[in-house]
Amino acid sequence: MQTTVTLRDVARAAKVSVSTASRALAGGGLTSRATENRLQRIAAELGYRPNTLARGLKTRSTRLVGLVVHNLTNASFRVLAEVVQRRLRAEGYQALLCITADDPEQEAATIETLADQRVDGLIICPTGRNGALLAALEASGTPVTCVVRRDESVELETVLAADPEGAYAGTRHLLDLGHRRIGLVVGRQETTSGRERLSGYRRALEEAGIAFDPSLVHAGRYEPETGLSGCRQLLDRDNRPTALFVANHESSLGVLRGLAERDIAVPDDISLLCYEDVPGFAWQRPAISVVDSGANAMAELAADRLLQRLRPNAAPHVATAREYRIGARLIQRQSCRPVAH
Amino acid sequence: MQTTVTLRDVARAAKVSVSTASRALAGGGLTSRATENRLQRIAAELGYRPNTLARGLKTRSTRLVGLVVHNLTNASFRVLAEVVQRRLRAEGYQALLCITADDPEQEAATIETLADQRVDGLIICPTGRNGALLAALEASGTPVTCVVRRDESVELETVLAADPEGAYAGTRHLLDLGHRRIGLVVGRQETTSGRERLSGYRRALEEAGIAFDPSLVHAGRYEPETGLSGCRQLLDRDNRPTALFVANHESSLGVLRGLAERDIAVPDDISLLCYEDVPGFAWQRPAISVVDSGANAMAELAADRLLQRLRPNAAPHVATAREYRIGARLIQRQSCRPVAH
DNA sequence: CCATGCTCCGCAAACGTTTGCGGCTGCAAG
DNA sequence: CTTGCAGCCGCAAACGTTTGCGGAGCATGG
Repeated sequence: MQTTVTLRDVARAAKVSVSTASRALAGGGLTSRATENRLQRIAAELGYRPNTLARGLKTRSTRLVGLVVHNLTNASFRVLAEVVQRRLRAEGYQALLCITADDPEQEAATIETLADQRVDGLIICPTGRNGALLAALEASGTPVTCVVRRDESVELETVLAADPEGAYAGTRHLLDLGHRRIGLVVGRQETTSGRERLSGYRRALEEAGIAFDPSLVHAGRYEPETGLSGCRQLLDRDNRPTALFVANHESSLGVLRGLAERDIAVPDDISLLCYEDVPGFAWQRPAISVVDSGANAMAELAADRLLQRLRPNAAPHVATAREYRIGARLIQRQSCRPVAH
Repeated sequence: MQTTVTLRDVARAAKVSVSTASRALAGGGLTSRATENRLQRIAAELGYRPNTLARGLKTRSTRLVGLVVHNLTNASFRVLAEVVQRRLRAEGYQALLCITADDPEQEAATIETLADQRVDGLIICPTGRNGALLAALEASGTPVTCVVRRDESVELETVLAADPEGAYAGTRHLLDLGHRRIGLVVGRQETTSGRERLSGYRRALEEAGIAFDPSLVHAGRYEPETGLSGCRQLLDRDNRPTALFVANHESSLGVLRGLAERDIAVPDDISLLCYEDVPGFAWQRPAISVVDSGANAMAELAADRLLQRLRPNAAPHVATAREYRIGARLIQRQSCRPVAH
């Protein structure tokens, strides 16, 4: 354990007081140009590194922001973590990554810990069960922005995907190709995204004058197994769908396998449209058409919004507690084809 | 900005000194059972939360450890991040996630920042160009353990995959199936893993008495493009290989596509063996055989080792600067088949 | 020559904890 | 009744910064 060099040491070496040392290194022009340079040099020579803790204690600002997500496997969360981390760093902040596994208990513990850590801000994909904690944080002066999911129980700045529109655009695309029986495998209806994607699907059907057939939709957890079972169920109908819309990314692996095990070729025998633009879809043969929910843009915006509120001109946060939606985008590749009749 | 309640406040409310308040809440039996309970209660009532900064400043221990990886896309890094984060939290530590994009400059900046943050420890997948910084950190009393990659320029605790053995086991498997021309697409030879996997491949060939043919190996960056170009190159030989060993996970997408675009069926027309056990391989049709480099185990061990050194009974770290290897494992699925002759 | 103002710097207090040291109380032993 | 000994607790210093306030030096204008 070496003796770490402190501000005192450089002040002593330069024969000035600690305060001038501090001011010189801060460089706000509060000292003469000469001493400023001199201290910079001496500090460098001595290998001085400021103690973030002491600084934070005094200034009431660690430059830390909490980033809490459910996992890192889901593509949305992964890019969220990557871009938020990058954007924050560019502005001199550090990300404190926490993983909740979508478990409210862990989420609660995490939020408390982050609060103890005196993070300057929080970007969170909430479970929805800890609204009170988040509200308390925000009320205590720590901006929090929710992303990907909303916490319905409380008013917070939130950036979401435009799921209703995305799902609408996707099924609309299939309808335009002439499909009339479109199987949907989607997320659990307890989640906002699950509900919203289903509703987009229904709206498109309705608009096309097609009756909604509940037996054509399979809702389940965000897992490949869901896709497999959904795929089997949909293919075993007497009137098999001519297109599949997998509006739940994790399930795609499962339906792909389901199709393969029955030797049903895409797009010859059936059209396939997925959700989320992960690299695998583009590289696959045939390349899979997708509706891209804009994970990247969501992450960028979330970081933007939080950083905005972190800037000195502290805007009244209550007024900014609005909801942003990121537009979805249809990416056509080779997995959808006009229906043959 | 609410008035956050401090230890002073609870002390005042309880009519004791700040020191007893501190001791009571610490709960080491340094105060009477009665006051201990009383203070716990009062603290809870007031909603007291300790200030981690002040505590850290005094005790010289934030309970933070830095976790720096190249990205979150690569499966090894992803599971690394997930399990390290989990393990740390279980022991009361928080992970500070940093992403370097494999760029030495960013890595250097990151390490400095983490040092300023006074992290208690560091788990890093090094680029290899900042050994001095890492050594300095370790010398200053902050344990650092390297993982996935080694920094050759300095002696640090390191946990790695058993790449030579993994690659050996993989090509050995293909040899056992009767393959004699085995194409290899592998990582850049500037990286340890790239070199080690190639050497494992060569050793297996040598052992089987087969001459090493450089034109059968394609080394490139960790990207799908590498796989695609490698695949094309290998298939365009007059004497096309009967098996492909893709010892570089990212490239797999590319070779899969390369095979598909030439209508070469796996395993009927060619055998395929990949590296790293990502879910996609298991769900694919045919399911892809892989050699699993044990990312999970690596992450667990790295966390273990660091936590071990973080415990009070500070072992002399120099003595523990050893290298651990995680065994690789061959997982046979349906993508390899005996060669027909 | 004095008043005024500006630039640069030092003093000391604060931020919220932890912890060594010593003092008080009360009880048992001598 | 004195002494010794625990058991609890308070005092104050420390951790390494930042920052308001005031003082010294100097030049400028009248």
